[in-house]
Amino acid sequence: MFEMKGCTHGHQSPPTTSYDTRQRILDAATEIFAKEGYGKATVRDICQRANANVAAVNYHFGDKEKLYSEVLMQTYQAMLNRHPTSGGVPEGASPEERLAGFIRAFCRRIYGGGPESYLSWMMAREMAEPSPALDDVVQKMVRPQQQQLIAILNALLGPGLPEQALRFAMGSVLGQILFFHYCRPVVERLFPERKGLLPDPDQLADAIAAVSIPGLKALRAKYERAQEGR
Amino acid sequence: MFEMKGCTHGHQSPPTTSYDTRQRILDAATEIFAKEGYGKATVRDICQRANANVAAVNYHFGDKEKLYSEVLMQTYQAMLNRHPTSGGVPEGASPEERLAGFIRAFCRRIYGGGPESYLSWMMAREMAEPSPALDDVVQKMVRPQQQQLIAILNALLGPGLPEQALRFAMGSVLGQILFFHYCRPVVERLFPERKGLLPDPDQLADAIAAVSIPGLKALRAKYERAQEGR
Amino acid sequence: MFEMKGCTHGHQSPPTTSYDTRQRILDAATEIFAKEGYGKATVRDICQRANANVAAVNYHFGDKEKLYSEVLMQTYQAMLNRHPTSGGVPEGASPEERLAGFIRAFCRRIYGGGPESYLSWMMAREMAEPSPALDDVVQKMVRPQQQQLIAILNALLGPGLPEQALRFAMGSVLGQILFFHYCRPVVERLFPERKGLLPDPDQLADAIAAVSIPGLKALRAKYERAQEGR
Amino acid sequence: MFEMKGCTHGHQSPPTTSYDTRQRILDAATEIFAKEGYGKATVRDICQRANANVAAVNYHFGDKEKLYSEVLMQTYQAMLNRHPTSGGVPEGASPEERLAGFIRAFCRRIYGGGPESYLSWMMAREMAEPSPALDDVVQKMVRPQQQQLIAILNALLGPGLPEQALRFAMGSVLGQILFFHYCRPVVERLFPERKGLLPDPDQLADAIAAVSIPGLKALRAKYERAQEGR
DNA sequence: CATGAATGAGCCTTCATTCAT
DNA sequence: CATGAATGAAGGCTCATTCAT
Repeated sequence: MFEMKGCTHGHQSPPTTSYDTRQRILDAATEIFAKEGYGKATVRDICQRANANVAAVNYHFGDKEKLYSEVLMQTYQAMLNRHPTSGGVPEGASPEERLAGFIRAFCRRIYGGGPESYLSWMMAREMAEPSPALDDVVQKMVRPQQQQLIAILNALLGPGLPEQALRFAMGSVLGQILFFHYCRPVVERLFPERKGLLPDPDQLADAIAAVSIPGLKALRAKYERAQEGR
Repeated sequence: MFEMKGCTHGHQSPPTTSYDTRQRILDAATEIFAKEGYGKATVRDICQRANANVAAVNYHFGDKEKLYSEVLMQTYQAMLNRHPTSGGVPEGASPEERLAGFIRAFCRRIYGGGPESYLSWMMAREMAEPSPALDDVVQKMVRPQQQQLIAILNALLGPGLPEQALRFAMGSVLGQILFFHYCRPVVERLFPERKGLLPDPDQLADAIAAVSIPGLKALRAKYERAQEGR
Repeated sequence: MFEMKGCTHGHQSPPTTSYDTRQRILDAATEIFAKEGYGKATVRDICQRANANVAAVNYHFGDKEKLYSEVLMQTYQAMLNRHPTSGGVPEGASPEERLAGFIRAFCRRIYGGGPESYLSWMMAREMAEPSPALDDVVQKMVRPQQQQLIAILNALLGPGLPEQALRFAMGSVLGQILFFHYCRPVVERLFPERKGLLPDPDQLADAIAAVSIPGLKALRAKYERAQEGR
Repeated sequence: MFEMKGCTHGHQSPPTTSYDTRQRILDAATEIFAKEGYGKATVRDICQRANANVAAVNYHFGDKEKLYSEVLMQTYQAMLNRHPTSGGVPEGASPEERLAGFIRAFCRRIYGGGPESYLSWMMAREMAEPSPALDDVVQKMVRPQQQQLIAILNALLGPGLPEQALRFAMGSVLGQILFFHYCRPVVERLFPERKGLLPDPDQLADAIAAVSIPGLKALRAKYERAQEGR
């Protein structure tokens, strides 16, 4: 699925030959954790699908929980490798272009299909019931992207914005991107004719950019007026 | 907590004295389902907190799942009673005002604290792992609100918009509203200094309206240009 | 086997009708814990022998360990009820008679056969690997007997003896009593022709008394000489 | 720790370089078996402490049980080498002196601290739960000492004593010696202020000799009176 | 009507041991 | 020769549910 070099993440890290079983378990676990969630997933199912013994999880990862942590971290890492945050837009481009690129990259991760969907589901479950693994994921994986978004928004809106406004702006962009993913169960029930269909990532990204760029500028103007008015 | 008349949902409604026990179980279950999630919540814990027998859940509701359904429906109903969708804006007001009212009402439901937070948590879990109860909730509770939002958006943006654009617009508004709730675990870890703090509902609503009204108009303009260009 | 009234010892104490199963488990557990030891005994075996479900232990006692504690305490209590420490010697009797009575009662407990042997085995295992239950057993069950022995020894040897000498005297009596029980595995292998035979309790008691009464008086004399000599 | 030549007990003795590993395992096993007991000790822990592979126990000793047997035999042998039974008293000395020497040697073994304590703990566990290794230990190690004690007692008490009386006499001496070791868990709980303290070996030995020598003579007198009376 | 008791399926984990390299 | 990987059998425990009273 993706490279494993140097990704032993705790435990005693069996070095070489066990590569097979260990990786098979990791792959099976990714599927099952994504589909069933941490609580409902059983190590028995995982090992069965991986053609491994029940005790193999314990041997290679020490624990169901440690296995889950490794699955989550690796899956996130693999996704980042595939979809750089920039969205292919050069660093010197205008803030508007960079924001559009960020949005497009994010939408493609989530709505582009492919094995990244496993990650999306796992993260959605983390939102409902955070696991100990989330701390690491946020600090190592999410924070860099968030800082990049903040940088873009600063460039777009100017430096004078209060922190709260910046947080709101960040939430505005991310909320629009994530909605159709996190609320899919509701959306599917509201539009049963589109059940199983995901929004087209690029069209969605365009729409979000079209809303956000003028919308956020309007937000900035509102804050400026508020400050003057004081 | 709220009315029970005629809400027995199928199972045989124990008539008189057990009213107490039944309601106590319902209240306890609301708390525990919201806090632990359906899977991790145990009927023992619920019954213990309700000062009821272990078998009481099965006796009164037939099933852990049926109990959950009833909890979810009732909690949702209670929330709707408290927070009408209109947000207090009269029907004859301008589309802009009505949208702002809708957003404000929604934000207050979610970020206003109080017992509605139970519902918010349960719905968040439903997104990660939909239960059979979700079908009913969406059809009976969510759909009317969605239709109201669609009506407002139609009034705001004009009737010519393609369905897809309307869906994106709807998602834009709702995504911005929901982000800080559904992604709270990440947000709390990104801004640990604000841990436990919710965004102020009215300030957030103002910001979202400030972004959405001009932003969505820009989105409409974009679609119009696209249609002309064809 | 013995009364249970008011002996619920923690946990939620199922009150009345479950008397059957609960007691069956207790009896089965006594046998198996005595025969196999706490570690090797399995709740599955216990429940099977008690014709009860595997979960019954958890339901009635909460835990394998709590079950063990209760078994140990009850068995000890039952033994004390059967064999009062005095050995039938009236309180006003001479110290020599009272010591002989104490020794005889103790020997009968241990070497008299009958269901008390379960306790003896369990206590022997506690010596090799004390369980959390031992604290209670010692404080509530053993200490009163020890104090009675100390009182007898004080009466026999006079009050002037240093504490250390008193402890040695106590150990002398008890060690002689317990030897053939605690070292049975070795004794049986040294005298295979007597395998399975226990020493006759009364003969052993007479011998111990015959050694101890003059022996301890000699010990006192030695301590007196030592103190004078200083 | 001590010699190994010719002590391989059946299993194929790995010849040269593995000597280190084998001995390291033996040492580690001694500690862990003494501390945890046979049942709770795990080969993983033993191998880890010995810096050896998990499979090393099976490779070098064939079995967890065979490893234990070897540990027990070697530890016992090492103890005997350090503490000859005579206690330093010449063979020609009086029976009283020889008995006192025997008692003193035994007490020093048990209460003298040092690595012999490992053996003491293992033997105590053997009493509670004899292992197959005990047969050999008794025949090869314990019996010679017992015979020496019997010889001393015969010399002290005269040859006319019935076997039963001799056994009681033997038990009297050994029981007094062993009590504070085998019942340490109870003694520690009865005298918590002395927790962790062992009786001084020489003082204890003096006290036991002071009790036993006159006491056993009194026992002989009693038996003589009984025989005359018949 | 409501309860305490009982059930059995199933979960994660641990352990001694064996296998293939 | 020695090792890391893999095995399968249990073991304790939890849980939703059902059954007699």
